[in-house]
Amino acid sequence: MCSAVNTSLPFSFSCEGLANSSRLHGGASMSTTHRFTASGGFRPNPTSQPSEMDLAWQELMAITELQEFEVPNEHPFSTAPYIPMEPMVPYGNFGMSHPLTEPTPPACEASPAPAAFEGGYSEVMNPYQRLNPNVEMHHGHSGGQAMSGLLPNAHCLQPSLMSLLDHMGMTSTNQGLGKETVAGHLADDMESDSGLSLGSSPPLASPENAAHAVPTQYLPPDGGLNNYAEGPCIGDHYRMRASIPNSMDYQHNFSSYSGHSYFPGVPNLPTTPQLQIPNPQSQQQIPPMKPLLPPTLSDIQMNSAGGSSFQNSFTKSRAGSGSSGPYSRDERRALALKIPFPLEKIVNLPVDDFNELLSQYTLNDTQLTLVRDIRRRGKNKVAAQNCRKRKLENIVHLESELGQLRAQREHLARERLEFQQNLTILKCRLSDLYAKVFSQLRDEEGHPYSLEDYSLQQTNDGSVYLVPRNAALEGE
DNA sequence: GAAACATGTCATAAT
DNA sequence: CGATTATGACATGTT
Repeated sequence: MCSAVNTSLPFSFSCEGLANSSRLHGGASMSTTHRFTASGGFRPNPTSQPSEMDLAWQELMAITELQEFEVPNEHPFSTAPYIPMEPMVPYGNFGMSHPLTEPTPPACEASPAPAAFEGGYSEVMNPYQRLNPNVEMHHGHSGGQAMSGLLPNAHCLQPSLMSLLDHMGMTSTNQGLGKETVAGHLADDMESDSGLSLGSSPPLASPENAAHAVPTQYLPPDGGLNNYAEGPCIGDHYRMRASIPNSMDYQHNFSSYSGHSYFPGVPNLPTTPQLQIPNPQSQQQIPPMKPLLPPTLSDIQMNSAGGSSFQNSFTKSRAGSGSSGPYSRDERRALALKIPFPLEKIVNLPVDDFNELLSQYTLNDTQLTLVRDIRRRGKNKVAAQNCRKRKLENIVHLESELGQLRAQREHLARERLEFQQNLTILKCRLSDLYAKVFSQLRDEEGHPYSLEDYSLQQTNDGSVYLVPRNAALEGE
């Protein structure tokens, strides 16, 4: 990079920063011998303001250190994952930790530096373009004027270089946490639907017809189930209430039929909207744990308005949604077949207890088939309810996540803009400081270096050289 | 009457 | 292997 340098002696600025890796070397082209000595061959003009120079140099060194941050990542915004895990330091935190004693010049426009950095910061024109982080960006080109023109408000901010460095260090750290993918995904707004199926299809034979069919229609396809032993275990009829599996969070096991149950002993759950529906059986008050035998469907039918009028009443009183009225299809079927135990038990009892319950009664094949179908449908109904509830909750959760991701994206965008602004300020400041340092340089004969003839270049180790422009061009 | 919605049911796969 | 559960698809009723 500094091929044009044939002489490099560290300056002896009384600057602590100089003791570090950054050293400023007087440099000359191959053909030009500008040898600078540490003792004074190349030192600030003693007639100038030394303290100002020192401070300027301090800031310059700080910025040259900053360049090391930029080197590894040529595309700090386009490729680096960018996850801020904590709020970015506000702008105001960039206050001068090393206040300049200099009369703060208009940071860019007053600087003579542009001649030494011509073209250096053209990439800043578009903050989303490649921000050339290489050291070369500071050398041999002029960017100060462009900078000041591009960023008219940049000079209004005088960030502390050190704090800014800290800040950028933090930001740099935050860049590596893999959020780029999130941002990429955020480009898509995740507008997918719920997946709920509301489609229709050609009508199929409705099983509802079976409800009004004669019991013989329930002949089991397997020719009928086996005989169950007729040993009534009355005491077991209600014992399963406490042992019914309740593994499903959304499950309201007893709501399916309890709200409009044949059996008022079943507690009506408040979640059942059908509670408000007139229930012809609601007047029955049977202690849930008392009866030797649960009221049978036949009993219900006997206690109801009775017979066909009873069925007519409930078939027309299904004011609720769907088939969740006072009497469901299966309830009517069970009623028609005189199933001697409640549907709640049919559905909710564990299989062993269910079989035991069946064993207590002598049921024909039609009844057995219906009971098993009722059990299957009842369980599936609960499963469907749970499934739908889960689906809705997933939708809610995903929407919530989407909102959080959008908020995060906005936050990242703000931080990115802030970072770019800070970077721009830094570059502007760097340009200014370079110009200030450059203006102080004198050769061995005490002559100032012409900004038109020399530029500053820095090596990877932080050393800064004066490089003749023609040599710099040749180096490229 | 159409659309949206809710619920039950079936078929099927998974557990 | 049967019972249970999960879920998509469909049917049906309600708003």
